[in-house]
Amino acid sequence: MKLLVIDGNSIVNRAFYGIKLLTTKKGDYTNAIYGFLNILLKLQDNCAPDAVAIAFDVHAPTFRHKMYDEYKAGRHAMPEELRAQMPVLKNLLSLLGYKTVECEGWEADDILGTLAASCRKNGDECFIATGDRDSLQLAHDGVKVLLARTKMGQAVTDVYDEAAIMEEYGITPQALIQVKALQGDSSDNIPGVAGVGQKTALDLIQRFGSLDYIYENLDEIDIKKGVREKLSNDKEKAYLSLELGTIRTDAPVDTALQSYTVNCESKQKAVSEFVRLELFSLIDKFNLNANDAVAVQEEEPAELTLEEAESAQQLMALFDTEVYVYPNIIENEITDLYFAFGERVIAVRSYQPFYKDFVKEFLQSSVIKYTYNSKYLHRLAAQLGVTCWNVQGDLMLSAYLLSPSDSKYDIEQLCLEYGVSLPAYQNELGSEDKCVSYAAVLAPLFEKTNEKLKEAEQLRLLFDIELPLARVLAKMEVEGFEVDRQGIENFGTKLSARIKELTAEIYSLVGHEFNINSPKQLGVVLFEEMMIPTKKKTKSGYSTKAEVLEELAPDYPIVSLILEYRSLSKLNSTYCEGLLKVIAPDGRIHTSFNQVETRTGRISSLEPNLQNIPIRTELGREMRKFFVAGEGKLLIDADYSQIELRVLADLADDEAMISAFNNGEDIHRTTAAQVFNLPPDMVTPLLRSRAKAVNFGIVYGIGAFSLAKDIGVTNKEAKAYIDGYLQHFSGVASYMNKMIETAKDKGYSETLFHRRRYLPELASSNHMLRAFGERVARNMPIQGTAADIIKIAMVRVDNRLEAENMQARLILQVHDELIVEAPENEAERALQIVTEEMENACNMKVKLLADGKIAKDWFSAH
DNA sequence: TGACTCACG
DNA sequence: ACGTACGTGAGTCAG
Repeated sequence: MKLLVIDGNSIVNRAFYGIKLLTTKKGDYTNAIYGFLNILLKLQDNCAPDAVAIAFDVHAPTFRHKMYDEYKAGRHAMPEELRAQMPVLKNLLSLLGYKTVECEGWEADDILGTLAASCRKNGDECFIATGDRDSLQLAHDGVKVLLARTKMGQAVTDVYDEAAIMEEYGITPQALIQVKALQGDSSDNIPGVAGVGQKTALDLIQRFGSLDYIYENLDEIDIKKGVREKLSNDKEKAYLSLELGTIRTDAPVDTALQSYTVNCESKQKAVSEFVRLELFSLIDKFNLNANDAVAVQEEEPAELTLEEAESAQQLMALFDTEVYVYPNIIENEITDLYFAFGERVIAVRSYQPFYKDFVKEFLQSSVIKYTYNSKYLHRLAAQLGVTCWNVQGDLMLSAYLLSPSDSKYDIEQLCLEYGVSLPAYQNELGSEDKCVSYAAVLAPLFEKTNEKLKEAEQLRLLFDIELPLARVLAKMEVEGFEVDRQGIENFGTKLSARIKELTAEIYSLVGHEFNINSPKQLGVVLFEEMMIPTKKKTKSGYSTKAEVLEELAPDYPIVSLILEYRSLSKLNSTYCEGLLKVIAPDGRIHTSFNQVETRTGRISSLEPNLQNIPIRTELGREMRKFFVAGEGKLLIDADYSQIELRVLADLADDEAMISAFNNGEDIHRTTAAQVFNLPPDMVTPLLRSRAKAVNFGIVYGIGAFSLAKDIGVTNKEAKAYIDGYLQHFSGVASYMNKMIETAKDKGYSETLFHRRRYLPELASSNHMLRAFGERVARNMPIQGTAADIIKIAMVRVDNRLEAENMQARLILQVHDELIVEAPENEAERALQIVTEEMENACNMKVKLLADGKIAKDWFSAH
């Protein structure tokens, strides 16, 4: 048999750019559809196949938005005019009886490769039609590549078999992969060897055949010194490129040729579609009869009501290229989806029998989704084992970026804020339903927020950071973190036993029972009954916090007991009991990440909070032994070294600090040397730790009083430290002043990526409030930029793991730390990916450093 | 529900 | 004269 395999994306691109924009009277674009179908007919004429398979990518247009395209001049993204035609074309192909092949996580390339390989195995003949030269590597006995290209403005098709490639390149088709591995390809993100271009790469492979041969004999072979050096420097990249550039032949697609025979069973519908698209000439060319159209034209699905909808397919027929969808979320799960089609809103509910089928199809479809709280759509997809594509708007994220200090972002509030009137809506069943109204106002709200985001230069923040991050967070939540339940239970039992002992001792010292957990009762016991001198008071009584008690501990044994009791009961109730309560049936803990909580741009973790698991005390740290990798897996833990100080050095453009970091100096030691005016090797541990506190203080918007309290020196000394610091790091000093001025001027401070925080406090007449505003103005750009950077790293790590088809998954972020869980055999690679993406997430004057470790549990990996 | 305390970066 | 470092979430008590 003879199979024609078409690289759908590549051919449709040629069609789109080769033909001027055609539209129907209604304004729908049709040029790519028209061009594609003409090319398809021509290909069939040329090679007379028995079967035709049309392969498409399913990843390219994800997370792109038309606003985003505008801002990036749409270089890589698919233009909106083409994107809109894709679903229409695919639908038409299926009406015409063609089978399209898409495979999540696999490129169209890989599908071509898989089908070609299968033909070779079975002795079938295969033609591959594409516009992409990379596919030439597939040419083989019985496999010919039909390469479409444009020559002097004319579309021509060159036929490549093995001999033709030999003639043109002087090497076999398979060796082309080796050339590309050396040469690289920036448009495919294949690094190659730096400094080696096509000429050198081709020459090397013509002479030596393969990377393996070249690297095994690197010292002996006859090449220029410079080339040898370049090859030696980038060996790893070359092999990675080889892997990335090799078209795979094991995509999980149907390889039975019978599946791809063309038979048009819905001629009427096909004709109607051609009529609708005003592509009349194609009706004849596909041997269809124009009269067939009449019968089905009446069948307009647009009036379908919910009661009539009985299947996923029927519902899917309602969708055009984009839709506004409001998910109703109850108890952390989507219960209903409300779709707004212009004036109409349709609710699809989780109890409807076809819900799952429909949701699966909808999420995976090319329909562009504008939504609210997209994380839940992604979670739903992850739970169903599919990917939710084409989410191009999340009103909650937009609203957060525009005003991160708000406590919530519900639709009613947004309507008030942006002057959109919320209609009283009735749903399909005639009852009142708030969500119907919410879905209906998504479109006007997006219009307002998009405009504002553009003004604030926050489009990149939205489309490159927050929107893709929502999907990453969803996957992390669904993935969860495995814990050792038995271990936690045992630890809790030990703690309880000791707590019981302590309780008894405390009661006997006091002489009666009382509630040690009550600060009020404890205050009375300590400071009235036992006459311990009080150091500090709170609004409602005596302060009993650890800081106060620690001062008293050396003189009063009972205070030490209280401190121990406190720390143990915190561990027991918050961590042992708290965590045991939230272990899911799969033995893992699934936290929720809140992406719209913090004023600085950090994410927070709740139910449970996995971002505050103990580490600072030896005993508390034990908790981390119970956070483990699953069976056969390992944890990869990587954390940024001093990210906030490095960000500060960069933002402040402080030469001394930048060079300290770039020379690999111990920053706290260097700071100490500067502040105390000593040579670095004279810095004692005490002085270093004081300098460390100064560094922290600087980031937080320091005051001498607090620094003095923190490190136990006099107010005067603390002030001298700060002055010394600012004198030596003069860039930081002037930056801090400038930050406050700019913030006062503009009313907000912002990060490197234009994340804003509005600071009305700066205009306050209250001294305290104003001082607070000034500290925040200094801190937010630092903390916020660091938050932006790790978010970028997360998105990229996730992308890399997907692109390399790995099983490794991000499972946790703790502000400057990422944790990945990976099968044992992937751990080293995952570590490399994580540290690489963390360090390269942002190009600054100061290098970013990430330290990573691999272990079975969190205690050992950190 | 707010205040207090304490776990993390 | 004022009060005293940035950002979070959770458990507990007591009104």
